[in-house]
Amino acid sequence: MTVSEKSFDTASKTSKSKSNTHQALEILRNMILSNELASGSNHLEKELASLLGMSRTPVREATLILEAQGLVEVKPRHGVRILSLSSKDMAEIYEILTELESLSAELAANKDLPDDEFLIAEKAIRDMDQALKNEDREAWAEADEIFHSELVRLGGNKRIADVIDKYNDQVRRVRYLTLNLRPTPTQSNEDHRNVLTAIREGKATTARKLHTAHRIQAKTMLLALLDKYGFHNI
Amino acid sequence: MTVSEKSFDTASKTSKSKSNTHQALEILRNMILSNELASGSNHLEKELASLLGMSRTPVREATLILEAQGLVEVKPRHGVRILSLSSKDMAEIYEILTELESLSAELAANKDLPDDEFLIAEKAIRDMDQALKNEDREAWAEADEIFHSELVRLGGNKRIADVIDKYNDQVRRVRYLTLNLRPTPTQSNEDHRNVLTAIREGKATTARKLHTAHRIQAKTMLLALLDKYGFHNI
DNA sequence: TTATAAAATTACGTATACATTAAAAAATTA
DNA sequence: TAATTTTTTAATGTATACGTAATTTTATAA
Repeated sequence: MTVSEKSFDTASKTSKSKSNTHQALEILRNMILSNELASGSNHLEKELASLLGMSRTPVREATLILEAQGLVEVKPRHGVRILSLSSKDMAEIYEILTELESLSAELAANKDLPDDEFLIAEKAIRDMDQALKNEDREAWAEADEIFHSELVRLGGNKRIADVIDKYNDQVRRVRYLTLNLRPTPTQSNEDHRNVLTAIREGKATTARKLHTAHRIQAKTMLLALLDKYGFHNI
Repeated sequence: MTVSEKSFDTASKTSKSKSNTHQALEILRNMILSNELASGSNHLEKELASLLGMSRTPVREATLILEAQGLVEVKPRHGVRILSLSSKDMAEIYEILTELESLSAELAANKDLPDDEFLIAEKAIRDMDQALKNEDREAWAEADEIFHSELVRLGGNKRIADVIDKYNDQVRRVRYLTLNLRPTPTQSNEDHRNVLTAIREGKATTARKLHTAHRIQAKTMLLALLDKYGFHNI
């Protein structure tokens, strides 16, 4: 590794230099999630290759992986299409997230976990409180995501985490867009606290029901917002 | 297209000629599900390329997609490893299948579906009865799979179907292996009938609970079999 | 022999060449 | 003009070449 490569590598992210394919995957994924590559837009392989400064081969491989992950659709001669989501798509995804997170809450409650397993979730709750006080919605959203992913981690099923990560990727854009349109998430903080308490107390059914209610509420709110602001494909 | 190519194409499957990448994907997937490519085995790109009669490029693309689908792991310089499953993996997967199929049963029950929507599921139930009489377990398994996928279809959430298809692919091998080791699935047929009745009558909670119980029973039985016969990685 | 170092091998990652064929543009005809 | 055909363009799918680096083999030293 040359010095310049090394410094670039350090500057970027991890210390191990990944293949161009995996770099392309990571960069494109980030550009999609941040809407730098707008949903609904099409991009030819050549365009992406020159954007990323590499040949078509690794770009092509990255787009095939992104397609398998549900973020794009590869349409020969029309380029790679960044997938957009309808309200129906959102509803489908939220149905899955609700179900698998709620199951995770139940599983976690049945485990009699030691106190130190809850540290991150508790911090996330505190951060959400603080973020509400500061009226900092980005900080709130970040802590909210940490709380939800902790819930899944505590459930202990890695594949549930995989599925949820995949669908969270697909809706992150939408969630971000509505972050400042939605009402203050005061109730959410209360909900989270109650779910975590139920888990700590081993009340599996309660934990599950509380979390399901929490998620259904979030879904209803989001779909109403999309409708209200006329976002039909996002 | 030459005459020989055309006849090969006709003989093979669909009439539209797919790309080599997608052919490779389909063939490799089938070879994995049927255990022709044994779980745990490793295969170099070159080997697969000559097996499939194409260059490394489309084979490589296919393996990257298979990796994203969770069937293989690409390990540079060690080849593509066909993933095997531990009991823990099986338990994780069954947890997801149980949850999402049960949710589908609930959703279907809430839909007040017309009678003709149940034709395929009903036929599957009859076929399972017949297969039991004939002591034909392969026929039973086929009808069983149709019933389960119908349940998900009736629920109406396409993404649930995607997730379930993905994990069914991963456990199909195991299910097939234990097909003739398990007790006669008499109770299963009864369970299916009850779930379908509950759905038709709009009893969502009942449908859900019945199906969950059915699935948990199947999971317990399968894990016990794996343990009894010493299948720790399959 | 066992451990280490040097050399050889080879699988992979990537760029590139090129045939194919869909799409677009131009030309022709009605 | 509108419809059809022909020509051109260019995006893709695939094979191949080749540098790189991991692995294996061989050689050397302890």
